[in-house]
Amino acid sequence: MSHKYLVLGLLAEQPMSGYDIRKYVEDVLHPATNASYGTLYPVLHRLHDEGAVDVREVDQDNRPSKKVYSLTDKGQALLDAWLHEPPDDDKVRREFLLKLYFARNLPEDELLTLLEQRRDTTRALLDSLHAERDELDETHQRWIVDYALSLCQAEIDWLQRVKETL
Amino acid sequence: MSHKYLVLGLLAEQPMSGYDIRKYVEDVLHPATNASYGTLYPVLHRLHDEGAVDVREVDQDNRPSKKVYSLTDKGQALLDAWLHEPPDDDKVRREFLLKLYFARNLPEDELLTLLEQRRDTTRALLDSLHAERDELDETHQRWIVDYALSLCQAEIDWLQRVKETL
DNA sequence: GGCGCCATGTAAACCGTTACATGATTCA
DNA sequence: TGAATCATGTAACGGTTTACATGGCGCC
Repeated sequence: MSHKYLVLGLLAEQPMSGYDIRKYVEDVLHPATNASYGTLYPVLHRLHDEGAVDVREVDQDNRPSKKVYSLTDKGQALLDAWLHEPPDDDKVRREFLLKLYFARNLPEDELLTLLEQRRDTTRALLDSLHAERDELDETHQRWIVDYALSLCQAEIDWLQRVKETL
Repeated sequence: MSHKYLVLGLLAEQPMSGYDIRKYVEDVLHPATNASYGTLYPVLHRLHDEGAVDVREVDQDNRPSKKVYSLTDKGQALLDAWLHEPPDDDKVRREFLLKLYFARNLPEDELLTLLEQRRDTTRALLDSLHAERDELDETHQRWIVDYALSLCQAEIDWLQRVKETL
């Protein structure tokens, strides 16, 4: 249950449904992590069994009813304990980097294409992050976007330098 | 078998044992991916069943004998096909970023400690990457280290900016 | 003597995505 | 009419780490 603290952390902010959590992760937390419904719903169920969250079923007009989860004291204590532990190392899987490394003996024009395609997709991501940033009003949400923005820019600069070594 | 192409790509360079592969990933490819023995050995076995690699048992003096794997034509073809496909998106899990986000309401001195600890570990990583880089003589190996170096530097700069918003 | 490296492997447990199943509403 | 969004969930499959099991050699 490795998305346990992701869920607990979000519920500490405000009560949410599984669907809401998924959207929030997609919209705001994507530079930090990713989590699909298939993970999120079971995590919520197990957290409920543990007594870390409460559920309340809420009917809505013209919409399916939703289950709104909120933190219990136990859940808050669990979150606080986690917050005071040193963070785990980042885990990454960068297929592009691996492919570039193994592609080194391909003809130069193919390598160039690989680099340019990466630059284009990274620029597109950079643009969408800029757009995202403009919509944010809270400092700590900016921290996250700014992190992603910095890494994107660093990668674009690096791609240019790699291209120059060809 | 998602480490299939990692193994195939390394064996295209030179024949290697499972142990060698693990070390190479740890030493050189760590910015791109990670793979433990528990994944690598089964992948080699399945690749052998598929006919993508050959094995040769090599006795050594004062050492356990090793199984040296090499690419077959089929394995090379598999690798070439993969190389011409567009790369998958990077997958990341950044616990620190998540923790920072959820820690935003902690007392300022605790937040500062979190940021400073991160800066210290990132600087340590930066230093070891610099040392690593000095030992490398091949351009494409430098690409990988330089990538990691750029991202580390970008993160350190970002950490400084975050600190200034407190 | 103990630690760490070389070297191979398995098993259990856990994690995680994808696809599937359902169904109402809104908007083009 | 068809697609997207809201909303919950399960099942199958596959991936991954961790711990365990084994054992010799070299170094401090």
